[in-house]
Amino acid sequence: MRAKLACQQRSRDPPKGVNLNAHITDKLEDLAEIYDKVLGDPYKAKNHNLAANAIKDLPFKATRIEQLVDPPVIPAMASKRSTVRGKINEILTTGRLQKLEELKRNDRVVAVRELTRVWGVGEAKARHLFNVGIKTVNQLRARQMIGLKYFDEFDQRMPREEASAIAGYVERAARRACPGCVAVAAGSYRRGKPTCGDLDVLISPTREWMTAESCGSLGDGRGGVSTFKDILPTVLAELRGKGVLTDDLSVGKDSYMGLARADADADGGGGMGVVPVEPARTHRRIDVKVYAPEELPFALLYFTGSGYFNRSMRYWAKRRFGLSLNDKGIFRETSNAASKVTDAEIDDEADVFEYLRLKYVAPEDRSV
DNA sequence: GGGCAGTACTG
DNA sequence: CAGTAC
DNA sequence: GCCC
Repeated sequence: MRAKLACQQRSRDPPKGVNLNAHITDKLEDLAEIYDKVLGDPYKAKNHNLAANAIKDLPFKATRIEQLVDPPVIPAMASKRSTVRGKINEILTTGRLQKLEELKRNDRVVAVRELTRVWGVGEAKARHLFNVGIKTVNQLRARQMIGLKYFDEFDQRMPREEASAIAGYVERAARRACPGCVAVAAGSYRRGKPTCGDLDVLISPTREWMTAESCGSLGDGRGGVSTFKDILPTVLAELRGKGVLTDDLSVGKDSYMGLARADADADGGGGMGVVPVEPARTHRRIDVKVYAPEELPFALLYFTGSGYFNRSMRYWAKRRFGLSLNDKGIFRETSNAASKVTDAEIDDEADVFEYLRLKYVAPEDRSV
């Protein structure tokens, strides 16, 4: 009964001829690859490949589905309900495969497919890369080169004065883009640490600005951008122009990660006299994020940390109230934006503590 | 509806 | 343990 | 996606 086992067969005689049916098999293989590497369905992929491989070996060019089913190239093809057979039929009759074309039009599919070609990058990692804005191998390469280029600089912490200087640039750019907005440095800086590993700057317009934004120009009519989504790009453009931002790691709709350097003319502290020595400051990791005013208290809490402090607070919220806390608000269900809790008036961090029946803890005391 | 090969390495 | 490669 |  082992006679039919593939491991008991000799490979076919014509070891391999030319594939006369590339018009069919190319599409099937493309689809299989997408099923496997993008959609996480290796068995579906396997079956498409099975059909493709069988068809490749045919000694003639197929033009009608009958040629493939009367003695079926693979057993499944004998069935009228075989979906692979349906797909092949579509290719034969229309010359196209809609399902495939549709998938190939999808951004995520294209990106994940390209990224998984890198050794060590599988479906999960590729999906993650896509989620952080890395869609091509070149973007991945660029990021890694930045990681290596600044390897030594990245594990130096910056004095808080330097963090303050960089944050000052961001704040001035933000104020120009969005008059009246707040721009605060969170993270360990806000916790009052003497040195910081990186810098998180949160930008948030005022409620007034949010309602006035649709009017296009406000106040004196200069400066200011027209809509919320223009804030981040405008701020980034100015910071790049000033040479404050030197490299981008990821640039999203309202979240930026990159490298910043306090301006060279601010002098590295060499003192007076000679010292024309290149004062170029160390490159620092910086994140800039834009939040709507009602989200700011949550974002501040989240990005001020510490990580441990956050986890303990979220743990309490969940255990005591069954609530989920993130950088945008309090939710009844994790990762369900629609379940946002709106009954409380949360204007600042203290309100969040109060809502959760916790005593307020000042930023300087959150380095637990 | 569950199985579809099994193992080794990495972090 | 999840993810990846083979 | 196919097979039991």
